[in-house]
Amino acid sequence: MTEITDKNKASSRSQFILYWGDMGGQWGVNRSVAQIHALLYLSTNPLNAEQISEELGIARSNVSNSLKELVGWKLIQRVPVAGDRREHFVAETDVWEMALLIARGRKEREIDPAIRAIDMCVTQAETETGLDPEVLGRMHAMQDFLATADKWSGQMLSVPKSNLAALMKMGNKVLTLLKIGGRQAK
Amino acid sequence: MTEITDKNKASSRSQFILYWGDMGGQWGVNRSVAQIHALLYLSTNPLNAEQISEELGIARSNVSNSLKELVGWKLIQRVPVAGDRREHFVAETDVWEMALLIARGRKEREIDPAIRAIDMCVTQAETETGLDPEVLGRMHAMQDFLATADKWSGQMLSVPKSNLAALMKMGNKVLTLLKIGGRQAK
DNA sequence: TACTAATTTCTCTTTTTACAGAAATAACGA
DNA sequence: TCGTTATTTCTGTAAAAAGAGAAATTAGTA
Repeated sequence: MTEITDKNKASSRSQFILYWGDMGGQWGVNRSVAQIHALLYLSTNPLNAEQISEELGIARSNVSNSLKELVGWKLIQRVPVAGDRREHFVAETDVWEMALLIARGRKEREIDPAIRAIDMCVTQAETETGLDPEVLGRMHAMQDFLATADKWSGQMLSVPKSNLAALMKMGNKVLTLLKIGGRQAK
Repeated sequence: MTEITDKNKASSRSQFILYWGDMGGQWGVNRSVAQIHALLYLSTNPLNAEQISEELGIARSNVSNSLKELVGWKLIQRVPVAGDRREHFVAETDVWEMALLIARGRKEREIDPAIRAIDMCVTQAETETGLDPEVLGRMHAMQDFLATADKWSGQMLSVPKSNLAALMKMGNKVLTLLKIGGRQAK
């Protein structure tokens, strides 16, 4: 709890939490989850569920479920606090690590099921009589693409984060360096 | 409309539409939108709103709104059909182009607003007295990361799709080629 | 083993989103 | 200009999701 700043004016800290929570909606996680994550990200010490519940004004049960979800994403961790038997939590604070965790979660939730679904379709389509070859071709194109994207993302996500950071900071220079052409860095 | 396959058994085509629609939920677009997209993706000829409405059994108005959203993503296009004044639509069928369009849309909807929000927070935080320097540091770290990700994605999205495809098919070989180290292709 | 504190699960309410049908508007042809 | 057909906007309803509070379970302590 900050002491110096006046309580009436919204602090940048609470602004951050508010914005982050709002953003969560766009990102596919609910507001509570995103807000709790933001709060923990900006906390320099571990917090327990009740502190979170009070600070954000959301129900204790809701906090419990949201914490579970965040632990599932590995964006936060349980930590023991000496002389306190309640569970405390801290957030991953390395932004690159965070990005990797989110990307992994999204791959599991978005790409992997899509691949399973399309594989089933294509399997059936291949046994089907009277199916327009063009339609089968399009299904295959989608299947190939998803397989490529899956393999690529799997590889990228197993790369140490420092290397990924280096790669991203290079930007499209990689293309010219690799001589796979395209326009110059704009 | 296919003639040979029996109508009772679910065709792979309708399976595909069903799965795709379901997936849409995970992806942040609603089921109708995703189903219409799937239908058009598998169509070899342009379809009008009423045909879509009938085939998928969703309300005409719903189709109208969904088509508008898909046009907004540029995943489908209006095309004129000779001798028919109704609007007809075709989908982008190049899967790489599709991926680029979706990535662009997501960047606009997810990254760009996040950047605007965090910039506002950091601006305020810098003028704020009594803010823990560590907290300010974390906000800055997030801001930096988002800026880097934004710049990188902007560059990648302006690269011709054939180059992107080449890059992805290389996978993590790029890292060793660029001598930015890390483990070998696993 | 009983008591207390912490956490999770369950159920109900509120809010949001998706969707259908009706009404209104716009586009085109006679 | 009028009539017809296509399209969009509006409004109400149904379904889904989020969230709060109570109840139940679990874990730790005396």
